[in-house]
Amino acid sequence: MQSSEVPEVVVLRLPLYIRALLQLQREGVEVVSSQQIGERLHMTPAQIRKDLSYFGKFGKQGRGYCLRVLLDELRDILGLTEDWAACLVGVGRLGRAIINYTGFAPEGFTIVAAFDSSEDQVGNSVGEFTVRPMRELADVVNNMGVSIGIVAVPSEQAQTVIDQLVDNGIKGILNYAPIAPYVPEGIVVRNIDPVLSLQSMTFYLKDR
Amino acid sequence: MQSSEVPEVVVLRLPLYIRALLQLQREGVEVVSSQQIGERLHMTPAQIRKDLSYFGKFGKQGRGYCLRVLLDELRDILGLTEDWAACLVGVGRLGRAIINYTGFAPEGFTIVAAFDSSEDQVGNSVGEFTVRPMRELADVVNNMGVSIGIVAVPSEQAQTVIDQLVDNGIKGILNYAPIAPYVPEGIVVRNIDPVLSLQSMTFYLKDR
DNA sequence: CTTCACTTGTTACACTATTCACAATTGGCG
DNA sequence: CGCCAATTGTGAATAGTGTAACAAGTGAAG
Repeated sequence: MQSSEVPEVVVLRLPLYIRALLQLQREGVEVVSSQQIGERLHMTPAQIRKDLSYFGKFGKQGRGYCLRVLLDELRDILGLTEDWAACLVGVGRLGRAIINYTGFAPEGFTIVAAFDSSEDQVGNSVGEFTVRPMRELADVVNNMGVSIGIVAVPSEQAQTVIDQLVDNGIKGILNYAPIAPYVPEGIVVRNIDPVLSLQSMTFYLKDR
Repeated sequence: MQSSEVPEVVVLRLPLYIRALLQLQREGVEVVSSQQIGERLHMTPAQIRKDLSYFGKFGKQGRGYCLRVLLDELRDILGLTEDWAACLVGVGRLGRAIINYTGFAPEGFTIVAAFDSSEDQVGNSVGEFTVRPMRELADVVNNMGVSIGIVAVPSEQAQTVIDQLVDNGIKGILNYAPIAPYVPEGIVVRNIDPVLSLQSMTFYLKDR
């Protein structure tokens, strides 16, 4: 179960499997086949079985997987049995929308503090938070067990903010700024960039 | 220059190249090498040259690429010389945040109408828009040249909304709902799903 | 005019990812 | 109990992606 041996594409798909299983669970399904999961996600059953095989044997031949067991296993593999604390940097329009987003908490991701690098914002109230100055980052990381930083600052400041987060012990970054961030080995970055998505989409839309 | 022969991964990277070029342009660079672009994006120069070679020869040996020319070529390849009209479906919290997001317009993506499937929302004002009922979709698609639909409805309604969009002639979908949408051949989907990103991130954060 | 440092476009290769195909089981049914 | 349809886990085959390496060409300097 060594991270380094599991291809990243596989890890990226595991949350999808969890989603599909939750959906099936709500429908009352208790035993599920790779075929059924594949239908939900528009993937081949073979890929699902292959992916799961990196982590162990969870199914029964001729029968499929016990939904509950597989769900628990996947959650455990991904570390989703524990709760994760995140801090937000940047309380502009985007940052505020992220704070008010209700999709994180039910999945075990909680924003516990909001920062901004502009002194103008520091001290202001945003949602239930009082905006803190960047210099309090170390405090928050150490005392509130924060391991994820959510970056919602303008692109010019994004790399600097990311450097600060990393220097203060943040291990994972969810970056909403439209840049290609540099991070040292061992730090995980995920970029959320709808413009990039649209720009690659139009390639397929033009000329018709 | 046939779409079908260019790998999708390559298309997905082209917008990154545009980003890097714009950045370099702002710094006054006029001639650029694959090396330089690679440094900005943390990619190998070979990959960039290989990607570009799917579309033609844009550089000069010994010298590099004329930034202006390469930028124009890339924009042309991706269809970013024209403006794109999009409609939003779902004016809840997330939908409102998307309407107020200022990052789309400068890149040539304009939201021209807002819909909601709930009658409660229809007629309300959101930003500069009056929320329309879904039955007006066809009108808007045909009369306003809309080819992109942005989906920001609860996950239970997302597939239905996507089906409606497709039935009414929408060719590309930017989906913010946490589902794996089904679309017929020829329709392009891009999913924006921060929770999925976080859930795959924690695999690398746990156990340390 | 020659040399040299540089950089492209491309071919060959190495690596990664997906799909196929099948032996091994499973559990239900007659 | 024995058969059958279903389904897993996996090794082998195929397909796809990324990297390395180099011939060919460029322009600047002397």
